[in-house]
Amino acid sequence: MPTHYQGTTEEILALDAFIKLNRSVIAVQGRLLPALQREFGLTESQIAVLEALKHLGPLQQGELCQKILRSGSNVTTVVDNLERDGLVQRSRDESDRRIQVVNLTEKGRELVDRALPVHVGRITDTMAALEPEEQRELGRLCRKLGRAGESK
Amino acid sequence: MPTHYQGTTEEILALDAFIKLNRSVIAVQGRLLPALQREFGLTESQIAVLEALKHLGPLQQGELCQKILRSGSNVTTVVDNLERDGLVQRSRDESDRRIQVVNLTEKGRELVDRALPVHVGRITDTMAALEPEEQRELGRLCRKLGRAGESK
DNA sequence: ATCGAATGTTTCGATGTCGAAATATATGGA
DNA sequence: TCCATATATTTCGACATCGAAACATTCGAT
Repeated sequence: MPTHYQGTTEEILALDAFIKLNRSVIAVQGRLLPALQREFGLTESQIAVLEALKHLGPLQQGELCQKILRSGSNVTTVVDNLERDGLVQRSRDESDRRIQVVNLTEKGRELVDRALPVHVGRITDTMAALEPEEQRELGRLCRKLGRAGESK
Repeated sequence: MPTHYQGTTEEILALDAFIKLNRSVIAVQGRLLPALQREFGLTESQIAVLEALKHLGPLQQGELCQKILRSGSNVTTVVDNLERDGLVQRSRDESDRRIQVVNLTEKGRELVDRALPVHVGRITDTMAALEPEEQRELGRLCRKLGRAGESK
């Protein structure tokens, strides 16, 4: 699994870490998402929205963008599909009619209450490949990397 | 940026690391991919294919699946678009006509030769948020995590 | 009070992504 | 030789994803 790329030592080190970072996410999600789809009919984005609503209550779509780190147009699509499936409900904010407030339906709440513990259990099992101290260190490094150039 | 999820200590630790891992990839790619698209008109999958062909020579589509970690149907789509843009060329293997061999065109080689150094430079800059020793450790942890349950 | 700028959302067109089914070809055994 | 099975790719339908443009609404300055 070498890098193949001819470059400086610095570039090879960076590229190697970058590739392993990306592959680890693909590998981990590849183990989680098919099960989530099969058992609960949910995609990654869908459970992210449902989880945010469960823990934070009704949210504006713009707030959902922040939470799930996706574009506005994407949130429109994901919420469209959740609404079609009866898991969430949109309502216009009365004091500012530009705003769509998204909330869980009873069906949505029931589903996320069932799915989330199972999903978190699988995440925990997967992450258990690393010792607790390694998980902490991975978290620290990822946080540092993600934060860098955040203000841009 | 806490987890909100109510669970065991083990679950909270795992979920926290998992979330930071995912977010770091989104953040890093969010800095790299718009520039790649703007300057060279390439997506992540497209440059992954071009890079594999540059370093490994002509490949069967099935081999490309392995290299870029995507499904067969996805590789068909990505190669379709690259072929339409004149960057790669397909040819049937004469001894086994099921196989499509994909190769760079001159235009494709010229583009990847131009784009790759710039892209790798940006990756290097981004990863420079971590010290060299931290990059090595991140690589080690991601590799360990990605490898777990690999055989399955 | 009005109008232009700002803000929140949707639409549109393109690409990526998957799994299942369909298609094309090859291979091995009867 | 012929056919069942295996392998490589494509097709299909669904969802995700983005950025730009359109749309709706609010807000501020005049």
